[in-house]
Amino acid sequence: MSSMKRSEVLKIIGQNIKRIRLEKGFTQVDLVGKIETRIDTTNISRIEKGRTNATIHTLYKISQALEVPLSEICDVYFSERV
Amino acid sequence: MSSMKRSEVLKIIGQNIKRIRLEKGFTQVDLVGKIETRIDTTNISRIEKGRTNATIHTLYKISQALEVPLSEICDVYFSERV
DNA sequence: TTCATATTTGTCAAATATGTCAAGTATGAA
DNA sequence: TTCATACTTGACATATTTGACAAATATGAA
Repeated sequence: MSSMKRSEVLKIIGQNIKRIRLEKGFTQVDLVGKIETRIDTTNISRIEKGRTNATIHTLYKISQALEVPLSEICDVYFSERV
Repeated sequence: MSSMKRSEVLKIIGQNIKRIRLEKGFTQVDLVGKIETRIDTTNISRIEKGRTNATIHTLYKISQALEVPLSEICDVYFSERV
């Protein structure tokens, strides 16, 4: 199990979120609307682009809006073994 | 899929880390020694106790030291359905 | 008890995540 | 083309994580 750089981890997390979001047919605005506590498209965009090292609670809120387990967003296991 | 409070999410993440760490027979000091980039027992303790909302990269580093997938640490799915 | 090890907690400074707003870019429809 | 929608990016202020260190608190062994 080799370690990835921070930027690689963030990029994969972001790709996971964007992929799931598009699969479900949601826009970023849709997500914001589904999340109880505050979050906005600026932050979602930054996370999807891997520009920010999100906190686990922010990712949890996104996972709730996407209706998937948090662990699915955090799946970087196989990617890191490539 | 009901939402959990921030404090609940953090608590479960912390419990996951501590449980895996003890299962593997590691001390917090062991973890620090296994992580390439800097981290210390102060932060690990705070995360295990659910006192801090860790960033995903910090959790990734911990998962590497624990030799488990990041998604295993982030497994709050079943917990939240209780 | 003493001693060693492990963990927790407090404080501090530095770095950075987040929310907000504005502006810019991209895409497609009419 | 214009227009609407969606996304990105920059700047800023605020809040919080993180790393560092010290001190306090377990915990168990001898």
